[in-house]
Amino acid sequence: MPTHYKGCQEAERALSAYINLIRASDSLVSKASTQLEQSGMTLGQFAVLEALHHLGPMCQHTLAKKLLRSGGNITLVVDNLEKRGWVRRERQKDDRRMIQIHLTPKGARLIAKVFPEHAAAITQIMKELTEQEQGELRRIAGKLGHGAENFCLERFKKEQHHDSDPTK
Amino acid sequence: MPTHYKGCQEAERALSAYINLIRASDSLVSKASTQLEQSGMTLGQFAVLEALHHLGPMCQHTLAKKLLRSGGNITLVVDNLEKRGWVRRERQKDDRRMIQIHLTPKGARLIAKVFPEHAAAITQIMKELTEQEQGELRRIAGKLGHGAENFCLERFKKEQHHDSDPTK
DNA sequence: ATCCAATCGTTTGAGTTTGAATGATTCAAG
DNA sequence: CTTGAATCATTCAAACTCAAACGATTGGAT
Repeated sequence: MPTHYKGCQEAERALSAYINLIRASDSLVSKASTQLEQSGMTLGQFAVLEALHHLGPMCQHTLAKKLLRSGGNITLVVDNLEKRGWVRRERQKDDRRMIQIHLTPKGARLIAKVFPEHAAAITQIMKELTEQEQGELRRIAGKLGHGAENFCLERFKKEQHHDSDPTK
Repeated sequence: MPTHYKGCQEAERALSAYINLIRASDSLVSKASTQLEQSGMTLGQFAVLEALHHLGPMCQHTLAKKLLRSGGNITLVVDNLEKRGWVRRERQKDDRRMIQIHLTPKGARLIAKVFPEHAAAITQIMKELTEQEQGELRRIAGKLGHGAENFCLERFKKEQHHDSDPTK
């Protein structure tokens, strides 16, 4: 009965994939953070600005869900973005529990400039993989991140494909 | 000249893969941490114990390189492991700059128990993917993490395949 | 109308991580 | 032997993150 041997192979395959996945992710996050530093911006700050840029104003709770961060974390990141004058808080009138986060004109200009640069950097890094590999990685990692939708990209695609006056 | 359109497709593919990779990694790390909690152990602590378990005693600098963490971080993690009596520091005689980290018997028993449990949990989680997908993920993520070797697994394989007296 | 549970944002405390500064030790060049 | 560069561990401050506790607000049930 070769169950033990099979179990070994199975664990070995799973653990190798697991470890390589995490190391690749760490490596990419590190590179992405470094790249963003020169814009004077944190990865977390970038994520918030990018979500607002591509999806429009939204409340902090929505941001937390979309970015898979805790509520307390979003509060802090938005605090810092507000101090720098890149976003503003606006209490909703119909439900005063919520606070809509809006890009300021300054913040909008910034993310409009930084996003393409960052996207280009990521694209460049991913050139280590072939087109097919990128597609496979997207599919397989998507399966693992399961519920995780493409959040920021839905809009990005549209925006790019008919390139496209930004006035609504 | 369709370069612009091609550029869009290219960026879209790269960014999708990038985002899904990071989300999958976050999701897995989160699950792994939760699973380890019940052993009263941090993911960082587990990583150190596991490295010592499979690779033998080593100095902190080596640990830092293998685990892709800063030296200061390793100092802290080893401090905590030492407080719990799972490892001990031993100054090297030939080069007194280095400090070898050894598992204590207590620590060795612990990791010998926890590692298989953790490996089984990871294996279970990875069952969301087929064998082929796990293999592909391993290969592709390995390409991205580039220099990142399999560190902990080299020994693990041997140990499992001839199951195996641990003496020498 | 009033109470209760749910939702949302904030605050706080603890843990992790990094990078820079520091001190000890080693090694090689003079 | 002495000097100076390099290596290793430790310490410290700063930043990020989460979970839990809290206060404010809302909406539904009685």
